[in-house]
Order: sequence, then structure tokens, then C-alpha cells
Amino acid sequence: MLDLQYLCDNKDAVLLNCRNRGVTVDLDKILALRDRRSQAIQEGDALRHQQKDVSAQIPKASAADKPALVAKGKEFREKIAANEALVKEIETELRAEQMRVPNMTHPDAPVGKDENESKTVRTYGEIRKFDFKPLDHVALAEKHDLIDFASGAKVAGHGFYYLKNEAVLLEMALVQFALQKLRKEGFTLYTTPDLARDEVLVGIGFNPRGPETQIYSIESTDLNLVATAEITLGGIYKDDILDISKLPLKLCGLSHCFRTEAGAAGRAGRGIYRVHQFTKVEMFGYTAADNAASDALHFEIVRIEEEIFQALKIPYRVIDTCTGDLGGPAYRKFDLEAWMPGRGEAGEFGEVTSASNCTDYQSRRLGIRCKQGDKKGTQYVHTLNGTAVACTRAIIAILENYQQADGSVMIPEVLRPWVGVDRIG
RNA sequence: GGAGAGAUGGCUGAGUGGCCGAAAGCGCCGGAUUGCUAAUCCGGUGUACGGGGAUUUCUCGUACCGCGGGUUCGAAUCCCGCUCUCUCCGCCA
Repeated sequence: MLDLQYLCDNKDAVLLNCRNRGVTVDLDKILALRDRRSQAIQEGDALRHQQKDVSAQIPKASAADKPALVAKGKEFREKIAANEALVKEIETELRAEQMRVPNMTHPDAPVGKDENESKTVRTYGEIRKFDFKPLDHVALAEKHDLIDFASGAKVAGHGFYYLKNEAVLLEMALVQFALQKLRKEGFTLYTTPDLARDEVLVGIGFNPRGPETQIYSIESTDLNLVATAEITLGGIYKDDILDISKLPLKLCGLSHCFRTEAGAAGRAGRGIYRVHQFTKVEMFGYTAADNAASDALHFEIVRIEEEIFQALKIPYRVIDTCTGDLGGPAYRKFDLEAWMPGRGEAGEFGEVTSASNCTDYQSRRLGIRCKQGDKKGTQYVHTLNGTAVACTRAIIAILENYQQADGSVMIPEVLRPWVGVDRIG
């Protein structure tokens, strides 16, 4: 959510930004609602002020004067109730409209409609030339009995799966590797709840209920299965005021992620690329309300993501996501796309991580502010998030890139201490 | 899951219908004084939103005593619902 004042003062910039992001918003409606809200609040304040006056007179008034004063007070009570209803109505409408306005965009982010217009910042690693026809991860998993899709579908439905045998060890190894790395990078390690309240989801920018939701919600509660630990890590300091000298805060969260993938039916594809549940190690950062500070952490997060895939020796490219593909909360977003030899006709890059700087877009809704010692007032912190390892997609990249002519799959060296073997099959 | 207790400002803690944005103490900030790592005294000390004034420190109003409703002319105070914390019991990995 953008600051209302900012939005009103920078109408043209906001409109241009919305156009770049492919979002239509009714700014004039927002401005009109803002004025109506402000007017209604002022009227309410005045009414309450008068009511207080009347009430204060009552204890001192003579018995003869009292009934008239009480009657006057009652009148104010009714007027105030009507005013409150009006304010509430206006605010609901205003907020709904305001929430549709996406975050502003980093000046260096490419302007474009969809992913095709995103910019490849750099690529790493040599794409391997196979002297045999490489299998995709589904075929490899079947060959080595690594994933049970049929039982997943039987027990929980399409999109769920069982990892088996070395795939289990691989997932644990990826988690371990990421956790160790992030600890060295100064992140505080967390395992997080896999459920979170509606209000936390909304604060982060998810839409927990309704027809287009990507979220599984728990019936007759206000709880939802989280789609990412970004939700639970971002919720930790909800409504808190942080000490600016303690920033930036760098958190790492291990959680399951649940996504309905509604509307993705056509893109569902095979295997574990797009599933309803997976395990992920996530980075989350809080910085001072300063673009230089959050940009710096943003680059740090991307650097760590790259170092993880460099350590795994998997080729990847870094994408600077274009305006049309940023979603609501992100000010700028970098994705890592890993080379997946079994994808498409002859291999394709597939998204494995995503790193966003959300500036104060999330913190404003979550009420996370920081205070600078003696300085007056508070400011909304900047929040960032990035994937360290999304296990399913990392496993795809490993299986497909590390397969051998004889059908076996090597284990990346850095994972061997946890997998315990250097080869599958 | 059952029974009970509680939630007040940075902290401790008073306050059971109007004079309470809220005593007192601690802490913190400013000043005075004494000079020996301290004591004493005086003053100040929340946040948000809005109006007015002002090139800083100003002023007025409204809201906030866990959250949300209700009663009342008037609620920190009474009533209802919820959340959280603590204690005891049960259950459980």
C-alpha cells in the first residue's frame, strides 16, 4: 500500500507507474474519497468536542437544567453514531481502492508488459552439452524411485507427491546447505509456523480468501496455510516499532509452502515444477526506510542466491523483472532461472528463486516502523524477501543437470556430506 | 479440552461512572548544586490523525488504559464477545 499523501502529491508519477505495471486504478476516486474522509473526520471531531462540553456541564447543572442537557447529549450521540458509520463506509471504500495501487518501481527496472520484456542481467555457468538424450526429472525420478506422484494424488490430490529415498536426503541436504550458508551470512535462523492469520497474509500482499486466491484457508478459522515463509517472517514484527540502530535485520525461515495454483491448470505441466506443497528456505530482511539501505540488502540477497547455485554448479541467469510482471508489493525483483535440461524440447531456463525489494509497501499495511533514537516520529521500514532454496525446483535442476550417460545421477559435491552418497543409481 | 487469575504509559503499579492522558515510584532528558566514580533538589518526559500559527523548539482539537461490540448525556472504570499471558488439572509428540 502506498502512502495516501504521497499518492495524492504524485498523481502523475503514480498513474504512469500503474500504466507501466498494467494496472488500472481510479486515482480521482481515491482523491475524492480522501477529501470526503478528511471532511467527515473533522466533522466527527467537532461533534465529539461539543458532546464533551455538554457532558461536562451535566454534573454541575441544576436539576432543572439537567434534562435539557441530557437531551442535547443524546442528540450528539446520534449524530456521532451517524458520522462514525459514514467514516467507516468511506474508509472501507478508500482502502479497497488504495490497495489496488501497486508499489512504485525502481528507476532501473525494465518497463514492459510481460516476462518476455524482462531483462537478463547476467548468466553464469556453462550449459552442458549431452552426448545422449537427457531425461527430464520425472523420468529420472521414476528410474530411481525418487518421487511417488500416484500416491500423492491418491492421498492429497493432484499436485502433491511423496519424495522417496535419495530425493528425501537431497531435500534435507539442500535445506542444511542453505541454512549453514545463511547462518554464515549473518541471518537469524527460524523454522516458522506453516499457518498464519488472514491479516498477516493481507499485510504481506496476499489475498487469503475469495475466488482468485492462491491460498489454502482453514475452514471456520482465520488461518491459512502459508504460501511462503515470507508471510510468517514478515509477520514477526507486525505493529512493532524497531530500533533503527538494530537494522538491517536479516532473517531466514524454513517452512513448507502451500499454493492452490488456481488458474494455473493449463500450465500445470508434469513433475514437481509446479506443485501444491514444497519446502523452502527463505530470506527476509528489514532495513531502514531508505532506498539506499534496501537496495544494498537487495543486492546482497541476490548475491547469496547466486552463490548457492554457483556452489551447486548449476548454470543460471539473473532476470531483472519488468514492470508488468512485478506484482503488487515489489519495487524491484530479480529472479534466478536455472538451466533445466529436461525442460521443453532441448532444455530451458526455469525460475528457481526470486528476490524482491518491497520498500515500505508491506510494512505500511503491517504497521512495522522504526524509530531513530531522539528523532521525532517513526517511519515505515523497508522489507525484502528472497528464496535461498525452493527444494522442488532445486531438485529438478540437480537431477537434470547431474544425470550421466548410464542413467545415474551425481550428487553435487557440496551436498554430499548430508546425502551420504556421491551418486544415485 | 476443563477450572481459575490477569492484561493500564519505557518498566513497576494505583485507579470501580464525570475533576483521568491517567497518581506514585523507577528509568530517561534538561538544569541547579556539591567536586572525587555517588547523593540531593528543580523542571520536563507517549503515539497517531487533523485544524491554526511558524523558516526550528508553538498551539488547539480528536482518538488511544489488550482487541471488538454494547449500556450511558458521559466509560480505563459497568455489560457481552474475542485474543493473549499465568497457575492448576487432563491429554499428547
